[in-house]
Amino acid sequence: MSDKDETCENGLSPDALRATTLDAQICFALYSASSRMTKLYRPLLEPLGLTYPQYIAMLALWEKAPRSVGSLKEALGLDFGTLSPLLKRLEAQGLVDRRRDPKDERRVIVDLTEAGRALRVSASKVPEEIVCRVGLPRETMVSLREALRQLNAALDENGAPKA
Amino acid sequence: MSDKDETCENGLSPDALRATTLDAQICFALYSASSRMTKLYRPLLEPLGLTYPQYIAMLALWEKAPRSVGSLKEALGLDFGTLSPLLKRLEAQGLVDRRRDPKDERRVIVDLTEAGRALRVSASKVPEEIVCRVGLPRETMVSLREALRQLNAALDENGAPKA
DNA sequence: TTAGATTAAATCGTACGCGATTTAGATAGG
DNA sequence: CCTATCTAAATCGCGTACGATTTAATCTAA
Repeated sequence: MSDKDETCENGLSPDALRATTLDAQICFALYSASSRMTKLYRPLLEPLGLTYPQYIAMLALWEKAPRSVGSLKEALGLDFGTLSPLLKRLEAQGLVDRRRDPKDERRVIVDLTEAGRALRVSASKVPEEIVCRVGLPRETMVSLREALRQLNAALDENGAPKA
Repeated sequence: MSDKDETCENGLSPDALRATTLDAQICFALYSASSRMTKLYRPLLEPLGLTYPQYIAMLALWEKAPRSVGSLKEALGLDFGTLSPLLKRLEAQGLVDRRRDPKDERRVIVDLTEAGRALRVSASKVPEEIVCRVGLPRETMVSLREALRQLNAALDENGAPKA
């Protein structure tokens, strides 16, 4: 545990006390913004037959395939308990296939099918449409990204190890 | 549809094209940060017998009770389909009670029980502990809140109406 | 007033999301 | 070897999440 933990136990500074509400605001704003962004994706992803988690799994696979389920778990921060059925659905849709790694039979290797690779073309129109629908100026987007990057980095280091 | 929609249909500016990756980064960072924050709350809320969505429902009730299910729906941005069973679980735990509004029998009024009000005391320690565990300096938290506020405002106005 | 529309909430079906357990394959130490 | 441990993934149970449908109550206009 870092030295920051020490200042937690005892008396809160006025700043920390004021931060109490701040925290609630941030956490709820985060929770709210995240689920609303997911809702914004829904109508764009539905024609592709994908949910948002399935979409980010496909993004990871378009980036690099074949790859193991564990590698997707690390990349997406999702549990095996979430990924296993999700990948099974993608397989049922004919977008990926799954097979045991002959080198290590514990591993499962996920790869894109021809249909999975083909889907990338229609999916490529999604992000620009999202940026457009959000309608925020570029500087705002950049500073949001920066703030989120710092938060995720802090979560890496402190409380929330890995995924 | 606002006038911003027009600029979407036709040619993308270089900025918009560059924003494509930015969007993916922001959406995933948002998604990731939100679920990791929820994980950060989990060990603190477990002793209280609450999940994170149950916790924000209690926060809303500590703020104002009694109130209708619809009022919670608006405040939390959650669906009736999510809230109904969630509130039923809070009722089963003896933290709230639910009854029909005599003035309008369609409405259901949720109110805190004595146990529900009492829980506020132990819950009050949670936010400061979260701020501590995240370990970000106050200015970073403030700019994050500001960026999220702008995003949520944009989602109110554009794509994501209400909840 | 009464049929039709609107509204509040519940219910249903499907898909996450994750902790805990299980299964099966790899690895290490004796 | 052979057992103990570790690891990758699947499975299970419970609790969100939400679109779609249903139910019941209110409102509205002819």
